[in-house]
Amino acid sequence: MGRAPCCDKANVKRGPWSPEEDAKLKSYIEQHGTGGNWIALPQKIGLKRCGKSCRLRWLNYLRPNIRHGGFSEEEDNIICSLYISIGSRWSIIAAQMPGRTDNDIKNYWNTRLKKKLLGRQRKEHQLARKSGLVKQDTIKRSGGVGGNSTNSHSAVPATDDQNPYWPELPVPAVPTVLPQQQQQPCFNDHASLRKLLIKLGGRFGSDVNHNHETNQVIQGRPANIQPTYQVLDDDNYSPYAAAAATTQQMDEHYSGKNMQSLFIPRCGIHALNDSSPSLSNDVISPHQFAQTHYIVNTDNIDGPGNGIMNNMFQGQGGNYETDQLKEMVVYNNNDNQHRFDGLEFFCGEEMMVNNRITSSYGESIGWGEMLGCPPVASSSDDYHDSMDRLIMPATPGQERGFANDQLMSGYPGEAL
DNA sequence: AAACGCAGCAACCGCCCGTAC
DNA sequence: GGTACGGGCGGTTGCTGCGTT
Repeated sequence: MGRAPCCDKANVKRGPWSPEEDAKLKSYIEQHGTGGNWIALPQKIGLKRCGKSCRLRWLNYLRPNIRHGGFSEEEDNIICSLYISIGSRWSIIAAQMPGRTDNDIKNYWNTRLKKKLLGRQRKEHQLARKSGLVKQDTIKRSGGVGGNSTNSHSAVPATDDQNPYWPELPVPAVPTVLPQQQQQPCFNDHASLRKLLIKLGGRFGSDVNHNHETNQVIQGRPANIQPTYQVLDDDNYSPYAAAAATTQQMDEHYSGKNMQSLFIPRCGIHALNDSSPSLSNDVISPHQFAQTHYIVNTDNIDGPGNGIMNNMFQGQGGNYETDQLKEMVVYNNNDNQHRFDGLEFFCGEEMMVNNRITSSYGESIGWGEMLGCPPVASSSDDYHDSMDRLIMPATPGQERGFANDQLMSGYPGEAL
Protein backbone atom coordinates (compact mmCIF):
# COMPACT_ATOMS: atom_id res chain seq x y z
CA MET A 1 0.00 0.00 0.00
CA GLY A 2 1.42 3.26 -1.05
CA ARG A 3 1.86 6.14 1.22
CA ALA A 4 -0.77 8.83 1.13
CA PRO A 5 0.54 12.22 0.13
CA CYS A 6 0.91 14.67 2.98
CA CYS A 7 -1.17 17.22 1.13
CA ASP A 8 -3.24 17.70 -1.96
CA LYS A 9 -0.54 18.66 -4.37
CA ALA A 10 -3.04 19.98 -6.85
CA ASN A 11 -4.25 22.61 -4.43
CA VAL A 12 -1.04 23.77 -2.89
CA LYS A 13 1.15 26.52 -4.11
CA ARG A 14 4.70 25.66 -4.97
CA GLY A 15 7.79 27.60 -5.78
CA PRO A 16 9.24 30.68 -4.17
CA TRP A 17 7.56 32.17 -1.19
CA SER A 18 6.11 35.63 -1.39
CA PRO A 19 6.76 38.20 1.33
CA GLU A 20 3.11 37.98 2.30
CA GLU A 21 3.33 34.26 2.82
CA ASP A 22 6.49 34.68 4.81
CA ALA A 23 4.88 37.28 6.99
CA LYS A 24 1.84 35.13 7.60
CA LEU A 25 3.85 32.11 8.56
CA LYS A 26 6.32 33.96 10.67
CA SER A 27 3.71 35.94 12.50
CA TYR A 28 1.65 32.88 13.28
CA ILE A 29 4.52 30.76 14.50
CA GLU A 30 5.92 33.54 16.62
CA GLN A 31 2.58 33.93 18.30
CA HIS A 32 1.32 30.39 18.50
CA GLY A 33 4.20 28.13 17.69
CA THR A 34 3.87 25.34 15.23
CA GLY A 35 1.33 23.53 17.32
CA GLY A 36 3.24 20.36 16.78
CA ASN A 37 1.57 19.75 13.49
CA TRP A 38 3.07 21.16 10.37
CA ILE A 39 0.54 19.49 8.13
CA ALA A 40 -2.37 21.28 9.73
CA LEU A 41 -0.58 24.59 10.11
CA PRO A 42 -1.05 26.03 6.62
CA GLN A 43 -4.78 25.47 6.78
CA LYS A 44 -4.97 27.25 10.10
CA ILE A 45 -3.37 30.35 8.75
CA GLY A 46 -4.86 30.21 5.31
CA LEU A 47 -1.74 29.38 3.40
CA LYS A 48 -2.04 27.27 0.32
CA ARG A 49 1.18 25.54 1.06
CA CYS A 50 2.21 22.06 1.95
CA GLY A 51 2.95 21.65 5.63
CA LYS A 52 6.36 20.38 4.87
CA SER A 53 7.01 23.39 2.75
CA CYS A 54 6.02 25.61 5.65
CA ARG A 55 8.32 23.75 7.95
CA LEU A 56 11.20 24.07 5.55
CA ARG A 57 10.57 27.74 4.99
CA TRP A 58 10.50 28.38 8.70
CA LEU A 59 13.56 26.33 9.52
CA ASN A 60 15.70 27.50 6.67
CA TYR A 61 14.69 31.09 6.30
CA LEU A 62 12.20 32.60 8.70
CA ARG A 63 13.49 31.22 11.95
CA PRO A 64 15.20 33.86 14.09
CA ASN A 65 18.97 34.19 14.13
CA ILE A 66 19.51 32.52 10.82
CA ARG A 67 22.66 33.54 9.04
CA HIS A 68 23.17 33.11 5.35
CA GLY A 69 26.46 33.07 3.55
CA GLY A 70 29.67 34.51 4.83
CA PHE A 71 31.12 31.28 6.10
CA SER A 72 34.28 31.83 8.05
CA GLU A 73 37.44 29.81 7.83
CA GLU A 74 36.64 28.37 11.19
CA GLU A 75 33.25 27.27 10.00
CA ASP A 76 34.90 25.75 6.97
CA ASN A 77 37.09 23.73 9.25
CA ILE A 78 34.20 22.59 11.34
CA ILE A 79 32.27 21.49 8.31
CA CYS A 80 35.21 19.64 6.86
CA SER A 81 36.13 17.84 9.99
CA LEU A 82 32.58 16.83 10.73
CA TYR A 83 32.05 15.74 7.17
CA ILE A 84 35.01 13.46 7.45
CA SER A 85 33.79 12.06 10.68
CA ILE A 86 30.12 11.63 10.08
CA GLY A 87 29.59 12.23 6.42
CA SER A 88 26.72 14.18 5.00
CA ARG A 89 24.76 14.44 8.20
CA TRP A 90 24.02 18.04 7.52
CA SER A 91 21.57 18.44 10.34
CA ILE A 92 24.15 17.22 12.82
CA ILE A 93 26.78 19.45 11.36
CA ALA A 94 24.37 22.36 11.45
CA ALA A 95 23.69 21.65 15.10
CA GLN A 96 27.28 22.54 15.82
CA MET A 97 27.01 25.84 14.06
CA PRO A 98 24.47 28.21 15.57
CA GLY A 99 22.59 30.21 13.02
CA ARG A 100 23.38 27.86 10.20
CA THR A 101 20.88 25.58 8.62
CA ASP A 102 21.56 22.18 7.29
CA ASN A 103 20.41 23.30 3.90
CA ASP A 104 22.82 26.19 3.89
CA ILE A 105 25.71 24.04 4.92
CA LYS A 106 24.80 21.43 2.40
CA ASN A 107 24.66 23.97 -0.36
CA TYR A 108 27.86 25.58 0.77
CA TRP A 109 29.62 22.28 0.80
CA ASN A 110 28.35 21.18 -2.57
CA THR A 111 28.94 24.42 -4.35
CA ARG A 112 32.05 25.85 -2.80
CA LEU A 113 33.80 24.08 -0.01
CA LYS A 114 34.21 20.78 -1.77
CA LYS A 115 35.74 22.45 -4.77
CA LYS A 116 37.84 24.72 -2.68
CA LEU A 117 39.36 21.92 -0.70
CA LEU A 118 39.89 19.53 -3.52
CA GLY A 119 41.19 22.24 -5.76
CA ARG A 120 43.68 23.33 -3.17
CA GLN A 121 44.82 19.83 -2.48
CA ARG A 122 45.24 19.16 -6.14
CA LYS A 123 47.21 22.31 -6.66
CA GLU A 124 49.50 21.61 -3.79
CA HIS A 125 50.04 18.10 -4.85
CA GLN A 126 51.01 19.23 -8.31
CA LEU A 127 53.50 21.58 -6.77
CA ALA A 128 54.81 18.82 -4.62
CA ARG A 129 55.21 16.55 -7.57
CA LYS A 130 57.05 19.19 -9.48
CA SER A 131 59.46 19.68 -6.68
CA GLY A 132 59.96 16.00 -6.25
CA LEU A 133 58.54 15.88 -2.80
CA VAL A 134 56.02 13.23 -3.47
CA LYS A 135 57.28 10.06 -2.05
CA GLN A 136 56.23 6.63 -2.87
CA ASP A 137 55.52 4.39 -0.02
CA THR A 138 56.23 1.01 -1.42
CA ILE A 139 56.09 -0.71 1.92
CA LYS A 140 52.53 0.20 2.60
CA ARG A 141 51.38 -0.25 -0.92
CA SER A 142 52.90 -3.59 -1.58
CA GLY A 143 53.31 -5.28 1.73
CA GLY A 144 51.44 -3.27 4.28
CA VAL A 145 47.97 -3.73 5.52
CA GLY A 146 46.71 -1.49 2.79
CA GLY A 147 48.66 -3.26 0.15
CA ASN A 148 45.83 -5.08 -1.42
CA SER A 149 46.36 -4.05 -4.95
CA THR A 150 42.87 -4.99 -5.91
CA ASN A 151 41.61 -2.36 -3.58
CA SER A 152 43.73 0.45 -4.69
CA HIS A 153 42.47 1.18 -8.11
CA SER A 154 39.68 3.47 -7.20
CA ALA A 155 42.03 6.08 -5.94
CA VAL A 156 44.41 5.92 -8.80
CA PRO A 157 44.42 9.40 -10.13
CA ALA A 158 43.98 10.51 -13.60
CA THR A 159 46.85 12.47 -14.89
CA ASP A 160 44.97 14.58 -17.30
CA ASP A 161 43.04 17.66 -16.53
CA GLN A 162 39.69 16.55 -17.62
CA ASN A 163 38.13 17.65 -14.43
CA PRO A 164 39.57 20.80 -12.99
CA TYR A 165 38.32 20.09 -9.53
CA TRP A 166 39.30 16.56 -8.77
CA PRO A 167 42.69 16.38 -7.31
CA GLU A 168 45.53 14.37 -8.51
CA LEU A 169 46.38 11.95 -5.86
CA PRO A 170 49.66 10.38 -5.02
CA VAL A 171 50.65 7.84 -7.58
CA PRO A 172 51.07 4.39 -6.14
CA ALA A 173 54.56 3.09 -6.23
CA VAL A 174 53.51 -0.10 -7.86
CA PRO A 175 51.76 0.78 -11.07
CA THR A 176 48.36 -0.69 -11.16
CA VAL A 177 47.43 -2.30 -14.40
CA LEU A 178 43.84 -1.59 -14.90
CA PRO A 179 41.53 -0.77 -17.70
CA GLN A 180 41.63 2.87 -18.51
CA GLN A 181 38.13 3.35 -17.31
CA GLN A 182 39.03 2.14 -13.88
CA GLN A 183 41.95 4.42 -13.68
CA GLN A 184 39.81 7.46 -13.79
CA PRO A 185 39.03 8.88 -10.44
CA CYS A 186 35.58 8.11 -9.37
CA PHE A 187 34.71 10.76 -6.85
CA ASN A 188 31.30 11.62 -8.01
CA ASP A 189 29.65 10.09 -5.01
CA HIS A 190 29.86 11.00 -1.39
CA ALA A 191 31.47 7.81 -0.26
CA SER A 192 34.33 8.24 -2.66
CA LEU A 193 34.71 11.83 -1.73
CA ARG A 194 34.84 11.03 1.91
CA LYS A 195 37.46 8.42 1.30
CA LEU A 196 39.40 10.94 -0.62
CA LEU A 197 39.12 13.50 2.11
CA ILE A 198 40.32 11.04 4.63
CA LYS A 199 43.27 10.28 2.48
CA LEU A 200 43.96 13.92 2.12
CA GLY A 201 43.59 14.76 5.72
CA GLY A 202 44.56 11.75 7.65
CA ARG A 203 47.96 10.37 8.10
CA PHE A 204 46.20 7.25 9.06
CA GLY A 205 49.01 4.93 9.65
CA SER A 206 47.01 2.21 11.25
CA ASP A 207 49.22 1.20 14.10
CA VAL A 208 52.11 3.19 12.89
CA ASN A 209 52.82 6.75 12.12
CA HIS A 210 54.97 7.84 9.35
CA ASN A 211 57.45 10.62 9.87
CA HIS A 212 57.69 12.58 6.68
CA GLU A 213 60.91 14.19 7.56
CA THR A 214 62.89 11.16 8.52
CA ASN A 215 60.94 8.59 6.64
CA GLN A 216 60.67 6.72 9.87
CA VAL A 217 57.83 4.84 11.30
CA ILE A 218 56.88 5.89 14.78
CA GLN A 219 55.09 3.64 17.15
CA GLY A 220 52.40 5.02 19.35
CA ARG A 221 51.90 8.71 19.80
CA PRO A 222 53.17 10.61 16.84
CA ALA A 223 56.22 12.60 17.69
CA ASN A 224 54.81 15.78 16.30
CA ILE A 225 51.74 15.71 18.47
CA GLN A 226 52.17 17.62 21.64
CA PRO A 227 50.25 16.60 24.74
CA THR A 228 47.60 19.23 24.57
CA TYR A 229 44.57 17.14 25.10
CA GLN A 230 41.92 17.13 27.68
CA VAL A 231 41.25 13.66 28.79
CA LEU A 232 37.94 12.88 30.32
CA ASP A 233 37.67 10.23 32.90
CA ASP A 234 35.43 7.45 31.89
CA ASP A 235 33.69 7.06 35.20
CA ASN A 236 32.60 10.53 36.04
CA TYR A 237 33.29 12.36 32.83
CA SER A 238 35.12 15.07 34.62
CA PRO A 239 38.24 16.33 33.04
CA TYR A 240 41.08 15.14 35.15
CA ALA A 241 43.39 17.31 33.31
CA ALA A 242 41.71 20.61 32.85
CA ALA A 243 44.28 22.23 30.74
CA ALA A 244 46.07 19.41 29.10
CA ALA A 245 46.86 15.81 29.46
CA THR A 246 50.38 15.00 30.29
CA THR A 247 52.71 13.43 27.89
CA GLN A 248 52.40 10.26 29.85
CA GLN A 249 48.67 10.29 29.57
CA MET A 250 48.87 10.74 25.89
CA ASP A 251 51.41 8.05 25.53
CA GLU A 252 49.25 5.77 27.56
CA HIS A 253 46.37 6.57 25.40
CA TYR A 254 48.16 5.93 22.21
CA SER A 255 49.67 2.79 23.54
CA GLY A 256 46.29 1.51 24.58
CA LYS A 257 46.84 1.59 28.32
CA ASN A 258 44.32 4.25 28.92
CA MET A 259 41.70 3.00 26.62
CA GLN A 260 38.79 3.86 28.82
CA SER A 261 39.41 7.52 28.49
CA LEU A 262 37.48 9.84 26.40
CA PHE A 263 39.54 12.36 24.67
CA ILE A 264 39.10 15.35 22.54
CA PRO A 265 41.46 17.84 21.08
CA ARG A 266 41.58 21.15 22.82
CA CYS A 267 41.39 22.94 19.58
CA GLY A 268 38.08 21.29 18.99
CA ILE A 269 36.75 22.62 22.24
CA HIS A 270 37.91 26.09 21.50
CA ALA A 271 36.69 26.12 18.00
CA LEU A 272 33.30 24.92 19.00
CA ASN A 273 33.09 27.11 22.02
CA ASP A 274 33.65 30.14 19.94
CA SER A 275 30.38 29.60 18.23
CA SER A 276 28.56 27.70 20.87
CA PRO A 277 27.54 29.84 23.81
CA SER A 278 26.33 26.91 25.81
CA LEU A 279 29.81 25.58 26.17
CA SER A 280 32.15 26.74 28.80
CA ASN A 281 35.79 27.14 28.17
CA ASP A 282 38.17 24.34 28.76
CA VAL A 283 35.89 22.20 30.85
CA ILE A 284 32.91 20.56 29.36
CA SER A 285 30.14 18.61 30.92
CA PRO A 286 28.98 15.22 29.77
CA HIS A 287 25.97 16.79 28.22
CA GLN A 288 28.01 19.35 26.42
CA PHE A 289 30.40 16.73 25.36
CA ALA A 290 27.65 14.61 24.02
CA GLN A 291 26.28 17.52 22.14
CA THR A 292 29.42 18.60 20.54
CA HIS A 293 32.15 16.07 20.51
CA TYR A 294 33.12 12.68 19.40
CA ILE A 295 33.38 10.00 21.90
CA VAL A 296 35.61 7.10 21.42
CA ASN A 297 34.49 3.93 22.96
CA THR A 298 37.30 1.55 23.29
CA ASP A 299 35.43 -1.00 25.26
CA ASN A 300 36.07 -4.55 24.40
CA ILE A 301 38.74 -3.73 21.97
CA ASP A 302 39.87 -7.26 22.00
CA GLY A 303 36.50 -8.66 21.32
CA PRO A 304 35.46 -9.45 17.82
CA GLY A 305 33.64 -6.63 16.22
CA ASN A 306 33.77 -4.51 19.32
CA GLY A 307 36.49 -2.13 18.55
CA ILE A 308 36.26 1.55 18.07
CA MET A 309 33.02 3.27 18.24
CA ASN A 310 33.53 6.68 17.01
CA ASN A 311 30.38 8.49 17.66
CA MET A 312 28.81 11.80 17.76
CA PHE A 313 25.60 12.90 19.29
CA GLN A 314 23.35 15.63 18.33
CA GLY A 315 22.08 17.68 21.20
CA GLN A 316 18.75 18.45 19.64
CA GLY A 317 18.08 20.64 22.57
CA GLY A 318 17.58 17.65 24.76
CA ASN A 319 19.00 17.21 28.19
CA TYR A 320 20.47 13.85 28.68
CA GLU A 321 20.75 12.60 32.17
CA THR A 322 24.22 11.55 33.03
CA ASP A 323 23.33 7.88 33.29
CA GLN A 324 21.44 8.00 30.10
CA LEU A 325 24.30 9.72 28.46
CA LYS A 326 26.77 7.20 29.68
CA GLU A 327 24.61 4.46 28.45
CA MET A 328 24.32 6.06 25.10
CA VAL A 329 27.85 7.14 24.83
CA VAL A 330 29.85 4.27 26.05
CA TYR A 331 28.04 1.31 27.29
CA ASN A 332 25.13 0.72 25.07
CA ASN A 333 26.17 -1.00 21.93
CA ASN A 334 22.74 -2.18 21.00
CA ASP A 335 21.96 0.50 18.55
CA ASN A 336 25.27 1.14 17.04
CA GLN A 337 24.30 0.30 13.57
CA HIS A 338 21.79 3.01 13.66
CA ARG A 339 24.06 5.55 15.24
CA PHE A 340 27.14 4.74 13.29
CA ASP A 341 25.73 4.17 9.92
CA GLY A 342 27.27 7.39 8.87
CA LEU A 343 30.68 5.90 9.36
CA GLU A 344 30.43 3.18 6.85
CA PHE A 345 33.07 4.89 4.82
CA PHE A 346 35.59 3.75 7.34
CA CYS A 347 35.06 0.34 5.96
CA GLY A 348 35.67 1.35 2.43
CA GLU A 349 37.93 -0.69 0.33
CA GLU A 350 40.92 1.46 1.01
CA MET A 351 40.23 2.12 4.59
CA MET A 352 39.41 -1.22 6.04
CA VAL A 353 41.71 -4.07 5.35
CA ASN A 354 41.91 -7.04 7.65
CA ASN A 355 39.93 -5.22 10.27
CA ARG A 356 42.38 -2.39 10.35
CA ILE A 357 42.05 1.09 9.21
CA THR A 358 44.67 2.09 6.81
CA SER A 359 45.48 4.67 4.30
CA SER A 360 46.08 3.78 0.76
CA TYR A 361 49.06 6.00 0.78
CA GLY A 362 51.72 6.20 3.34
CA GLU A 363 51.68 9.88 2.97
CA SER A 364 49.09 12.41 2.35
CA ILE A 365 48.54 16.05 2.76
CA GLY A 366 47.31 16.95 6.18
CA TRP A 367 44.34 19.10 6.93
CA GLY A 368 46.49 21.94 7.99
CA GLU A 369 48.16 22.04 4.67
CA MET A 370 45.02 21.34 2.79
CA LEU A 371 43.17 24.15 4.43
CA GLY A 372 45.95 26.55 4.01
CA CYS A 373 47.11 26.39 7.57
CA PRO A 374 50.71 25.94 8.52
CA PRO A 375 52.03 22.46 8.74
CA VAL A 376 52.66 20.92 12.07
CA ALA A 377 54.54 23.41 14.11
CA SER A 378 57.91 22.82 15.49
CA SER A 379 57.40 24.92 18.54
CA SER A 380 54.72 24.69 21.16
CA ASP A 381 53.40 28.16 20.47
CA ASP A 382 53.19 27.56 16.80
CA TYR A 383 51.48 24.35 17.47
CA HIS A 384 48.81 25.92 19.62
CA ASP A 385 48.29 28.66 17.10
CA SER A 386 47.76 26.26 14.31
CA MET A 387 45.63 24.01 16.40
CA ASP A 388 43.41 26.83 17.45
CA ARG A 389 42.76 27.59 13.86
CA LEU A 390 41.93 24.07 13.03
CA ILE A 391 39.21 22.01 14.44
CA MET A 392 40.88 19.06 12.88
CA PRO A 393 44.34 18.60 14.18
CA ALA A 394 47.13 17.84 11.83
CA THR A 395 46.80 14.18 12.51
CA PRO A 396 43.11 13.68 12.93
CA GLY A 397 43.26 9.94 12.94
CA GLN A 398 45.10 9.87 16.17
CA GLU A 399 42.66 12.06 17.94
CA ARG A 400 39.92 9.75 16.92
CA GLY A 401 41.79 6.81 18.15
CA PHE A 402 43.11 5.40 14.94
CA ALA A 403 46.60 5.32 16.16
CA ASN A 404 46.03 2.03 17.79
CA ASP A 405 45.76 -0.85 15.44
CA GLN A 406 43.16 -2.45 17.59
CA LEU A 407 40.83 0.41 17.57
CA MET A 408 39.51 0.02 14.11
CA SER A 409 38.53 -3.54 14.39
CA GLY A 410 35.07 -2.64 13.31
CA TYR A 411 32.00 -1.51 15.07
CA PRO A 412 28.98 -3.52 16.08
CA GLY A 413 26.61 -4.19 13.33
CA GLU A 414 29.15 -3.77 10.64
CA ALA A 415 30.11 -6.88 8.80
CA LEU A 416 33.79 -6.94 8.23
C1' DA B 1 23.40 43.47 -26.99
C1' DA B 2 22.27 38.78 -27.13
C1' DA B 3 23.30 34.06 -26.23
C1' DC B 4 25.29 30.89 -23.51
C1' DG B 5 27.26 28.64 -19.49
C1' DC B 6 27.92 28.33 -14.83
C1' DA B 7 27.46 28.93 -9.82
C1' DG B 8 24.62 29.63 -5.99
C1' DC B 9 20.67 28.82 -3.60
C1' DA B 10 15.75 28.05 -2.41
C1' DA B 11 12.59 24.68 -2.61
C1' DC B 12 10.88 20.16 -3.56
C1' DC B 13 10.91 15.04 -3.50
C1' DG B 14 10.96 10.83 -1.54
C1' DC B 15 12.63 7.86 1.86
C1' DC B 16 13.22 6.59 6.69
C1' DC B 17 12.08 6.62 11.45
C1' DG B 18 9.38 7.24 15.53
C1' DT B 19 5.00 7.19 17.41
C1' DA B 20 0.14 6.94 18.07
C1' DC B 21 -3.70 4.17 17.42
C1' DG C 1 2.01 -6.54 16.05
C1' DG C 2 0.48 -3.99 12.16
C1' DT C 3 -0.71 0.21 10.03
C1' DA C 4 -1.08 5.09 9.23
C1' DC C 5 0.74 9.35 9.86
C1' DG C 6 3.82 13.26 10.69
C1' DG C 7 8.43 14.87 11.21
C1' DG C 8 13.05 14.90 9.81
C1' DC C 9 16.56 14.39 6.66
C1' DG C 10 19.59 13.92 2.51
C1' DG C 11 19.56 14.23 -2.33
C1' DT C 12 18.03 16.54 -6.28
C1' DT C 13 15.90 20.00 -9.16
C1' DG C 14 15.08 24.21 -11.16
C1' DC C 15 15.25 29.13 -11.00
C1' DT C 16 18.02 33.29 -10.96
C1' DG C 17 21.76 36.20 -11.48
C1' DC C 18 26.24 36.95 -13.07
C1' DG C 19 30.16 36.47 -16.04
C1' DT C 20 31.95 35.31 -20.48
C1' DT C 21 31.92 34.93 -25.41
